[in-house]
Amino acid sequence: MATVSNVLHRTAPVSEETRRRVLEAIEELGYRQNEVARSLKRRATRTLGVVIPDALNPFHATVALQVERRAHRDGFAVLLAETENDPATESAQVRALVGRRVDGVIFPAVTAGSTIPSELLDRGVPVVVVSFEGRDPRLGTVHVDEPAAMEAVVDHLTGLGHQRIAFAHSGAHEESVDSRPAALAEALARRGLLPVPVKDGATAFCCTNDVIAMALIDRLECDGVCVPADVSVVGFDDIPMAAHRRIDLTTVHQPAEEMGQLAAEMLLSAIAAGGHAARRVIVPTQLVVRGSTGPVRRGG
Amino acid sequence: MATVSNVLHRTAPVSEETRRRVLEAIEELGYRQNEVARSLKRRATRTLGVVIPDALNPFHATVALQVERRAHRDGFAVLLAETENDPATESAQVRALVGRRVDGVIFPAVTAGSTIPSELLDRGVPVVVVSFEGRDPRLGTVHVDEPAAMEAVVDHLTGLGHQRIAFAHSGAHEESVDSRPAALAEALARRGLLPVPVKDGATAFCCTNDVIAMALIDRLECDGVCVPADVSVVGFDDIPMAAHRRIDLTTVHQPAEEMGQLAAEMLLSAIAAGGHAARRVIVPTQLVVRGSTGPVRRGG
DNA sequence: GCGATCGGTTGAAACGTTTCAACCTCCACC
DNA sequence: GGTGGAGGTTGAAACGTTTCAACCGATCGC
Repeated sequence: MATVSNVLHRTAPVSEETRRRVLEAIEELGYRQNEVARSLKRRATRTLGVVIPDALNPFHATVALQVERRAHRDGFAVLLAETENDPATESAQVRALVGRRVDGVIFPAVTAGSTIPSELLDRGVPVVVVSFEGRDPRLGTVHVDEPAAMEAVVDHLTGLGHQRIAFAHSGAHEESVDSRPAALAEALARRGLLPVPVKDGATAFCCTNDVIAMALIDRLECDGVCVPADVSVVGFDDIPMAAHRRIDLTTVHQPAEEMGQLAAEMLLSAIAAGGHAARRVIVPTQLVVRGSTGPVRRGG
Repeated sequence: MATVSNVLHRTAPVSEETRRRVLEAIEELGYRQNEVARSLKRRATRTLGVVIPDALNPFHATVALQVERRAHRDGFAVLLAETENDPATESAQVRALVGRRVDGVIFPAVTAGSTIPSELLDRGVPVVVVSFEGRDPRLGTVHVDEPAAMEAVVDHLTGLGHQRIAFAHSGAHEESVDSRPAALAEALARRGLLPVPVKDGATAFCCTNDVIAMALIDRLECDGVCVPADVSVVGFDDIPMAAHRRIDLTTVHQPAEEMGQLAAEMLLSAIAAGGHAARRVIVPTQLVVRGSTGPVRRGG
């Protein structure tokens, strides 16, 4: 019945009497709109895809969470797709999202060298990527100024006397984190320094993210190396655990909540406007100095 | 065209020649099946809902992750719904899932006293809940033996000489965690003990989960109370961080991965069979003794 | 008092699939 | 040589909405 569509969406005036009767019937029958029929007709699913490499990383989880909240407020649902940091899985997941006709997609991170976003963009699906800079101009991006962040990190470390600084990778191939070693190297170069290999007597480690940093601290201390007495460690993200007294990790704060919300907002307004989210937003980071960094050890 | 449906789903024989031509055309046009039309016709969406109170809790995140992986293997997608531990939001989210006609729903936890699952069950949607025991017989459940776990905890603590044991709640109203204080009280009662209020000179704390336990340790140590020298703390879940040397949390291990996979499997097979997932599975826990518990302090 | 407008209601087409029945051709069988 | 399938193809109905156009009666401006 056309009338019930009208009462549900206020798309045309309907008399008070009819409205009441319709609502009554709905209540009585336990009727629930069939969103899939609606989606088919409207050619819009009010669904966002979130393609996440690893939901266990609190930074990614936070972004996903915020996206979900923001989306929910606008009546959008969120389809969660895990890639396990594997390009083949990522590709399969994106294909599945296309098949399900999501209205937009957010990538909190992307496997290295991925061409996935343009595949979506070509199909007219707006895409926002978080925490790295995409190349496609149709891409919306929310990211931080990594060179500036690394500059601050190096500033802090050299101020403590460190000269032998290494970058600690994760094994995963996320494009986002892959730009960090380069940013570090540049910041070092500006002071005439070179990054040292991990196993080569570094006195300080820059890590790809906080999870890696904590794992590193754990491993170092298992080997009897003290942090920060023997070596300093700095993370990236500032996940809640980093502030714990026992961890007390010096790290680069990324405003994960804001980034997630912002990404969702960009995507939703692009969808509403029927175009791409071609905007680049850079959010500020802040170096949070805690107890995992300290002055370089004499003769270290 | 009916034929292309046949070539895509092998639902009827089709000649090699036609098959080739169809696949060629699909490739050429970049055709992607419209899953929403398919869902409408089939009256099945191949979509699972995961209703999660708080994606930042690693236990929940892990369960959700495993469900996603398992579901993906069977061509199912996962709709993520966050409840923020708020019954109203939970209810809204469930309504949204019903509207989207998910084929099944998993609750890694539920707000206290929720009647949501039966609302779904009445509509014929199979539901599996994780980590607590539901009352509705149509509900599938995957949970641990909390009384036994608490028994082990109390055993451990009393073995160390603790008599004044308190339970540390989270503020959240998850039904799952709400059964733990009772389980603790029972285990204590069996030894003629009563739980003591938190602020009343307890020498050991049982926490609702590891996140709370870590926060508690943090707060205690800010106040100059040493763990485990002054008080002992035990968690629940055994999230990865609990094993970190600097945290070193004694806790009850729940096999989160297995629980997530199991829940997904139960749900998927119920969907395939067209019925409810009316099975109850209890998975074993294990007390992992680490450094956050120690002998009670003389005169403590 | 007549056409235009407005509030309200309704039938029907369309969205992109699946599936059923119909059909067509060819072959084997008795 | 008709009968009965099997292999293969196709038209059309259905899934549950939205939306457009049509319609109907009443009010309004002139």
